[in-house]
Amino acid sequence: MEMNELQTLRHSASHVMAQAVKRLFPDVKLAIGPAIDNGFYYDFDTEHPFTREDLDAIEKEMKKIAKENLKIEHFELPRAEALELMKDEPYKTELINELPEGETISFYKQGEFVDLCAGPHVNYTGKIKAYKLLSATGAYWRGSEKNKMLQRIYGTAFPNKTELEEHLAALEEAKKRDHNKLGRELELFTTSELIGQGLPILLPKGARIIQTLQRFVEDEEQKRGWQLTKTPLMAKSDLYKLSGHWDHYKEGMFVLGDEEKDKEVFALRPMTCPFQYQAYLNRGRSYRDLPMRLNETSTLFRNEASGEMHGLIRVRQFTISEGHLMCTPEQLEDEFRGCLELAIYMLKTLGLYEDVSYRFSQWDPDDREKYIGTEEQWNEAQDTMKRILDHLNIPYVIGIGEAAFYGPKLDIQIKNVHGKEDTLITLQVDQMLAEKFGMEYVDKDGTKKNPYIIHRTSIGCYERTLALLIEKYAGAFPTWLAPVQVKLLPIADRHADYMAEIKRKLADKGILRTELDDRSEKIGYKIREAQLEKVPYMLIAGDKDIEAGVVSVRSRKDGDIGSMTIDEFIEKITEEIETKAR
RNA sequence: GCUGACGUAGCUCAGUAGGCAGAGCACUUCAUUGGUAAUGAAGAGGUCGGCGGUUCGACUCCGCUCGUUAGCUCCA
Repeated sequence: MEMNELQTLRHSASHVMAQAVKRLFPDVKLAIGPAIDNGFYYDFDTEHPFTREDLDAIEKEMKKIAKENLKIEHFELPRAEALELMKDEPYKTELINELPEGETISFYKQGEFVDLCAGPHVNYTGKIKAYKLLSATGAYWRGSEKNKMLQRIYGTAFPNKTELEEHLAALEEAKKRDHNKLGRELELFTTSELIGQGLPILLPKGARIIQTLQRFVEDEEQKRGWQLTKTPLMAKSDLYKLSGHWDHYKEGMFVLGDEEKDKEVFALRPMTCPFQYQAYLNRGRSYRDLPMRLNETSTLFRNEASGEMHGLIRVRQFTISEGHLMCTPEQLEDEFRGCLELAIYMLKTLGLYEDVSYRFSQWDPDDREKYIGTEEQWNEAQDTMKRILDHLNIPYVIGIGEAAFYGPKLDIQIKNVHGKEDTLITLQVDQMLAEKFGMEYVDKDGTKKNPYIIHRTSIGCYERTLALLIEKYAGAFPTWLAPVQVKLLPIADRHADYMAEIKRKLADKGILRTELDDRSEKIGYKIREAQLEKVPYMLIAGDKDIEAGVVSVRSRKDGDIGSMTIDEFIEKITEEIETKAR
């Protein structure tokens, strides 16, 4: 089925649902009900929050409506008649009043149910056969928290039962890959009510993965001419007042102290930019110093609203591969390309490259308080960035209102296992903060100029990246990333010494992430546990192996792959680690 | 922050006309020394998220609070 046919089907399903809701709960007022990526929803204004039992009842009523096989008819009305028809529907009335003069006002009708709607729709309600109502949640009218919260019902629909079943099965399958579930099961992280919301505790295995990533990133950045800084995690409010954070980002910051009482108020840093600018400002700079590339493995603190936190994906404290690059206008495009190439190299190495999309995040000129700078500055910054992106042939979508308060961004977006999109990596061209901070360089002709600044991450924030990797690999990490790469399993107690020796040999060759399971358990039991822990390799040895001077190798992926000498195994796994094979 | 749902042993979950808290796995001990996904037995483990209220009596009902979660809003 064509995508737009499916959209039509789902849109009609949302009407059938609304009709069912109206039959069961005649007092509800209708808001809007579009088709979305994987289904549809409809927003209702009612004092009654829908329960799962309500959804089941609504599904049953939908079945009746489908059985009645009502004809779905289109008609149009002049404004006055349209308003009369919808006089009991305040949200529809609001929508009609906003349609431009002279616009035809379009309706769809099925049986007793009439809805203001541009369509299109399927021709009979009988076409709505395979559907499922998934959840009921709150949602603000027109997406603004200033407006009333409505009750939204999400559902999905397909042309036939088989496709619906497949989709529902895929949703179940996705739950198993959820990083929040797997990450806790595999003991990568945990949380504590005493520590607080959005403050995950990385356990040894999770910390090991992040350490591996961090070493990889810092080494690669060094190779590409980046210089490491280590700047403070907090600063006086003065710094943030100058940067604009105090006026535009204050509710996102943890402020230490009381402005009324204390002489000095500090805040934990939500971004590294103003700190690294102080490094630039250490002395006078010349064009000969540029480009200056400063990177930092940077722990940040953001006071996210309490409802926003989610596993490792949205947290209040996180560590990001952040960096700022100061350069001349002539260098800007090459340097931007360099930053992007680094990010892409990281994504490809991690195996996430196929899963990302690009968003050119621009300001919203109708929401001026959110941003620093003038309209001219914004237009110039966005034009510069657009020129670069177009020149590099980056296939982006535009996100209005998604810019940072100080400038436009190229966001590299990724969807988690539930289809929810987040920013993994961001690159920004900034023309405003250099001026604010008095950052200058002396050009060839002796005049002082503000550098361009590129803000960028190369792998994004480690916690979020780890979350996406857990979901990508369902916890079965490539060997180079695996927190435990080899598990050593002696068959009986008397084989443990031999295994301990093997462990030392591995360590001598730099294979340090190994574990010896010398419990007095049967081999099948140890294998089962190692397999459930998703360890890439198990080395097994008993009398036969010791006599032959070998180990039996079992791979997580292929099972028993026979025996080899330890040197042969070291060669095999070392190559796998060095090439970062997936 | 807003609207819902949820919170019982380390984990996954049972436990409603308010009346002494349960299972499996994990853990500890003992026996078993076993060759590619679970050896057997015994034991220990819980202020039923926290605080208040109603009640002779609260895991159970009510309020507040903390946390998790589906979304909205916000965002790396």
